[in-house]
Amino acid sequence: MSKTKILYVEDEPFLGRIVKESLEVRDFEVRMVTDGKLVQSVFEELHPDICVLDVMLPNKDGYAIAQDIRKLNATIPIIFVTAKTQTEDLIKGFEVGGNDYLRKPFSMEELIVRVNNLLQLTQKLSSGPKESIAIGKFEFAPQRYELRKDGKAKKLSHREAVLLQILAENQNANIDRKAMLMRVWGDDSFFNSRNLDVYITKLREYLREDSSIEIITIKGVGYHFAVGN
Amino acid sequence: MSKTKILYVEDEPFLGRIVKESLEVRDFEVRMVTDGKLVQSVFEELHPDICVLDVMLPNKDGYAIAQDIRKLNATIPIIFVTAKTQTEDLIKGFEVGGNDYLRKPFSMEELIVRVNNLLQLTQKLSSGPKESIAIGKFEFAPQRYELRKDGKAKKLSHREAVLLQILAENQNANIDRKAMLMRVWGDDSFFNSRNLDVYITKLREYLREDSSIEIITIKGVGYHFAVGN
DNA sequence: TGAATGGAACGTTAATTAAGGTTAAAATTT
DNA sequence: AAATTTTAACCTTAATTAACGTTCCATTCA
Repeated sequence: MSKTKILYVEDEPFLGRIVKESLEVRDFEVRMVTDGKLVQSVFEELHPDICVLDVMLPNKDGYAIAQDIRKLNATIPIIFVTAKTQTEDLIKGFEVGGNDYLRKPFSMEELIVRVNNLLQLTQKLSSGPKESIAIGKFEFAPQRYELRKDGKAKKLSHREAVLLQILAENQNANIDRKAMLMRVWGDDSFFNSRNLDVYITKLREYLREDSSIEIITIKGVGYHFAVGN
Repeated sequence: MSKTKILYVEDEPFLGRIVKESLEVRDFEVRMVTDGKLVQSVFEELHPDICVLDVMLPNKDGYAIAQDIRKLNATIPIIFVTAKTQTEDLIKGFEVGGNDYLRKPFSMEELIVRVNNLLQLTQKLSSGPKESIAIGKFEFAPQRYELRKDGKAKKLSHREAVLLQILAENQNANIDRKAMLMRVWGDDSFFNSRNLDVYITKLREYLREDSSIEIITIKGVGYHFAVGN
């Protein structure tokens, strides 16, 4: 199995290096980003398993970054690491979608323990190995572009598969339309926006067999992939 | 919907009472246990949704209690609350199956935020039957944007659904108009205020089938969602 | 005191605008 | 050629804006 990937956003180079190296010693793959503006693109390229965010950054603060990340992925664990000790700051951290909040100075041991704890908590929900994702009565193998049900397998095209993966990763959560466009087509022009419509129609068609699944439109926002049981 | 149940183990009566009451104010159902030996039986009787454990207790310490609980339930969230500030103590807390560790003195706000965070994290993983809220003779499935009655389902739009959820969460209580505007539209400008009127009208229309339900205007304040039975 | 009056707050309905859905054909790619 | 992707035309629905109606309350003045 490949290493667990951590996206680490920190502008302080000295601290950043220590933390990065300490995590790497524990066999994590760490990608450190110092500029908040770059986080989105790195996130999309890396597909990390967990994010560790410093709050106070020059351009874009950690809270804003967390909100951006949440639009791309509703479930990935986010830990804030910050010198801000006020309870209000902590509350804000959880409000914007954070899952833990660690005050500086912290011990590396504590960070590692908390990272592992969150990974464990969320691993159970992400149904473990990403080989195949459960979608209601379907099973989706993203790397094979295959949607299975009752033994029958349907091959998906590239765009279909990427789009379905985004939905599958964010079951029962709101997904930002722009984020979807960016991830599938790389930009959100008018034509690609129509294009997204086309592919949503196709996926609805494929998923129609299971009535407990529904791609709900949220006008002006995006979609909500409702999956019952 | 029934309240979220917290099993709270604490031997210090003064602190215990404050914490218990603060949690109860937030609408949690709290069962406080002072003797570690009693935890198992209370746990089995109560079936709590989350456990908050003090570590230092006279007979049996919090770590041992956590291990007992883990034998009964592998996934229920456990938060330690303790005066022990050493990293080793924290590590031990996670080792025995804890999911968060809060050092005393802590703010109630922080405890509540962390409790809610864990509940949310584990709710997703247990993927349990996503709630549906009863509204008189209707049943409302917020995540499906669906309002059901006698088998018939009516699809709601995003705004309609969010608004109805606010009402449903506050049945038979006064709801502040401004708060509703902020939650649905994010601001309370004049136009959105007219907008709220429009959507209230729509919901009244949908809910007309059940005459025991009424959205009552409280001028200058907001609404009162009266639901009989 | 109490009926008239005016205005603020909310309700209703309809029109408009914006967003998205569907389908099919054209253009690519394989 | 077959499959996939993009473009395009047309359709449907949600959300907003607008116009006008109603209710309630406060103030005034007979």
